[in-house]
Amino acid sequence: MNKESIKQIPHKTIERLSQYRRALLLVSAKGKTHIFSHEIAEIQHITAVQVRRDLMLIGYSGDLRKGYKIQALVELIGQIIDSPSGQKVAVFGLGNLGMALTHYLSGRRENLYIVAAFDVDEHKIGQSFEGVPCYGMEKVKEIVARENITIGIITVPAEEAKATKNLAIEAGVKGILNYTPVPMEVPEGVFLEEYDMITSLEKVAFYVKELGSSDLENTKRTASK
Amino acid sequence: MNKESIKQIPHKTIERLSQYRRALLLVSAKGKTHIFSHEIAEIQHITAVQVRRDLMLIGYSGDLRKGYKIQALVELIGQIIDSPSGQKVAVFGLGNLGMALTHYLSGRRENLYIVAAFDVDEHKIGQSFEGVPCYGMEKVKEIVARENITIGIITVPAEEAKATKNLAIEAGVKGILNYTPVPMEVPEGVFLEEYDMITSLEKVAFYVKELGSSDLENTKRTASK
DNA sequence: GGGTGTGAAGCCGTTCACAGCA
DNA sequence: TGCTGTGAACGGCTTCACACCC
Repeated sequence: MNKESIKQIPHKTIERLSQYRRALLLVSAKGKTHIFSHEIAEIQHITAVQVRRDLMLIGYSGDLRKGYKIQALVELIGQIIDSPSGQKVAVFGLGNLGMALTHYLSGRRENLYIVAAFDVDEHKIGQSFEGVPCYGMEKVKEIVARENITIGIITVPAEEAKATKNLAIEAGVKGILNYTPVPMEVPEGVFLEEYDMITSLEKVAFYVKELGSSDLENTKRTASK
Repeated sequence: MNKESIKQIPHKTIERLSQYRRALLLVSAKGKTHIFSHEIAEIQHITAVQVRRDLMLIGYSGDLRKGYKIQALVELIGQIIDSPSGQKVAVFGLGNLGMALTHYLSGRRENLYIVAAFDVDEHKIGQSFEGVPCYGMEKVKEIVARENITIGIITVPAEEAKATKNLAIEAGVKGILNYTPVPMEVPEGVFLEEYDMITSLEKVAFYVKELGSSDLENTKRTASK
């Protein structure tokens, strides 16, 4: 599992590794030390082959008798997806969604720290939420640089989306998680991940309609992409 | 564009149609009546071929001179993805995320109506948020049936995820949007869409790390999937 | 027998390349 | 010339099928 081969890991596998790890930590907490591919598969509602494929890609070998060693696997996944020193995250836009994310993510992930939030609301600026201080937008450059923030989660209103993204990137952010319905573009060297809740909801609505009007088999989609 | 051919439309295309429609409504509001595939592509940051493919799949033909007629295209997309009489949605779990979604979605989409929220918090039950009444969990069956709710958005804590999903489906919900980190399984005839924010964030973190340690070109991923 | 590991095949969605048209 | 529409090639991911091993 050298530098080069890590880069070859498909996006989808990276996503599943993140999920495997959390699942493994849960079963590990119950005292289990080993696990079979089909057990992981069952938890994730995917196939055992898929699990073995993913583990093959990260170069982990299981034991034929007992399956995979949970502890070692968790550590290996960590070596692949975590940064050794962790990464800092800022939330841009402390509306309901920004607040939800702050609440949901802060203090939970070992290696990802939400260290700042930015908003335009005078009532929020200067306050702390879940231990995360909120600053005005004019402080972005200063705080991002000082804290060495590498990831920005954007939850501002659509009208502000593009400007906020530009501000974040100019300040030095290298990864953008865009929860705005506005499609973005980023310069080379910056990673962009987008998720649009309205699209998801409309998609569910579409398939509910279609399922209702026929005997089309059920389908499962997991997103994150 | 008959019944059967609609079902063949790929998931990804359905997602993009939802996005095209919103983009088209925006440019339409500016007085534009026609649009070229490359213009749509530019807004969405995708390729013009992709746009034409999607429109080909829904059987819409443009004009070689002027491109696509915006009004007609919006209507066609509506015919495909909307239910004629609309669909009703309930939010399960009125925490920050549930509140954000309620706020974000209520009254916005023409054909999707958030008509109820469910929570266990005594302080929220009986209240209305954004005009959406909040009920206790024991009312799920009654309200879903009475209001004919077909879609459930699940934002409860992980521990409650599975039970809430089962409750919703037993009550008659036909589509689940799962924002819980717990992978779900649904019976045939129910559509499931899942999105896990932690996975997305860890994925961004991973690629930021990788980009930082090399000259790997930037990548764009859009999710909903 | 019941696991793992993996080449090969299959599937799905995107992109290429180009024909056709005003 | 500049656009649309589309067969064909391509690429990425998943699944099949099976070798191998305790």
